[in-house]
Amino acid sequence: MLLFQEIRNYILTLLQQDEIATGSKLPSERALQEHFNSTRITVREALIRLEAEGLIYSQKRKGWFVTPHKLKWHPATKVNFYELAKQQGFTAQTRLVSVNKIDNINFTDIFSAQSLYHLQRVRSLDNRAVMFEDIFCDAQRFDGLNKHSLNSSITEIMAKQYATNVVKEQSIISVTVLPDNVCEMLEKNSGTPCLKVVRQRFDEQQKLVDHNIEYWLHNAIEMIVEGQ
Amino acid sequence: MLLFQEIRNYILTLLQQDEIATGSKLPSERALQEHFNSTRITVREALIRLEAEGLIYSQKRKGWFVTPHKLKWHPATKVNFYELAKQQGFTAQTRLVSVNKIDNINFTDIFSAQSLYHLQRVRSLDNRAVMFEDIFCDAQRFDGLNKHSLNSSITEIMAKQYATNVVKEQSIISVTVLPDNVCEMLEKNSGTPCLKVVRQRFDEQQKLVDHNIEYWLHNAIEMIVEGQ
DNA sequence: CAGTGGTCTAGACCACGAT
DNA sequence: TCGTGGTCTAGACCACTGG
Repeated sequence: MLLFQEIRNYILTLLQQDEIATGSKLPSERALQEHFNSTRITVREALIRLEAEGLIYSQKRKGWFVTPHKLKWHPATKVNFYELAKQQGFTAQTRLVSVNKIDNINFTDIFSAQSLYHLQRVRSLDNRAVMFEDIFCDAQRFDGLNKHSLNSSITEIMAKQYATNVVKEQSIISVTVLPDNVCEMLEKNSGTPCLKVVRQRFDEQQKLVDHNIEYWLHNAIEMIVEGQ
Repeated sequence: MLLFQEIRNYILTLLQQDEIATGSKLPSERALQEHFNSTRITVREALIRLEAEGLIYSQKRKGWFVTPHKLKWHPATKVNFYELAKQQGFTAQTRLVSVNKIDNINFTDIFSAQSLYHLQRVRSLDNRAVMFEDIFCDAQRFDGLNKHSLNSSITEIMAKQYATNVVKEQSIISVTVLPDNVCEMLEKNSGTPCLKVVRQRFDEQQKLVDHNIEYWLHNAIEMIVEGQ
């Protein structure tokens, strides 16, 4: 058995024997190195592997921690993030990072709008930042959106304040790593794997309501898709 | 800028300038090391990063290659793998690895069956193995399944030979790494990231038809989910 | 057989976090 | 200030691939 695999298995038994509670810190890299009479490179090999498996995660320069349960998420249904989190025993938070009005240059092919609102938000579960999103929508159509409280459901604001109902959506889901600016927001190391979701939502007239890009930590989420 | 980031960017420009065709080999690690007057560890840091981003992939002891286009896949619709691949310009293959009749011990909670068929298959796009799947179904219900050609659509065989139609399905999708036995099948290194899909399909009587576990190379697939 | 990738050692320096 | 994680050097051995 390879050395880094042995170290991986050793840490795994620590997790399984509940010697390290969910969310708490692993022994330091140098402590593990000493325990196995090895080097930090090899220890990190094992840690990075466990991170890829989704069992542990690192927080920039703070250490390695045990991954909490994953949020089960249904991308194809109109679910409220808070509702969903609550049902599964999490406390959810949303933090608005920025709101800007921008010229529509990037999405001219899909938005006919002249200018767009661009929101950035971070979502957390039990105070752990797990998702970053960019939201784009027509600034004329949703004029004054920036005056509403954007820390909760945008869908609700669009429905109640702008009589806009989403009736259809399409999500494109892929696996990649967090862009560096997102890493900073989520306090993650550059290179952290993630699930990228590009979602477009449409109203009754088949008109594009918003265009969102979500980056989910890969070990914080599990998607459930029902078909037929 | 960090050294491994510079190496990453350098390789990226090679890809973007089409100096390396899709599917072909990158310069060797030692060549890159020399080019940057660095060490293999640092070069591998850059390569592993690009792999996590989905832009390149490694084949065990053969080298690093440029990732082809991703297959766009709709997990919530009854699509035929071959059809889908063909539409997108790929040639698809399916290889049956094994068929076994086993006692139902692992799935007693979901299958009422005494014994199960267990199939293992590998699916490829343009001769690149991109997916491994375990399929479980009731051995009494599909008695003699092993006598059919299992290199094509199981759904079709169930419909035509056993009058069984799938009307509902649920998929649970998560990001993890390939189990080691799957790595061997797909000729990948241990630790390769993947998309894991656990799918259950049901007939008109809401009875479970089959239970599948699919492992997709994360850089070979992009999922599209439509909602509402 | 030469060259490659996979694994590993034994150090080092720095920026940042905790205290 | 001390310990931590993030990055990096300069080697090494082995198993395997491809010619």
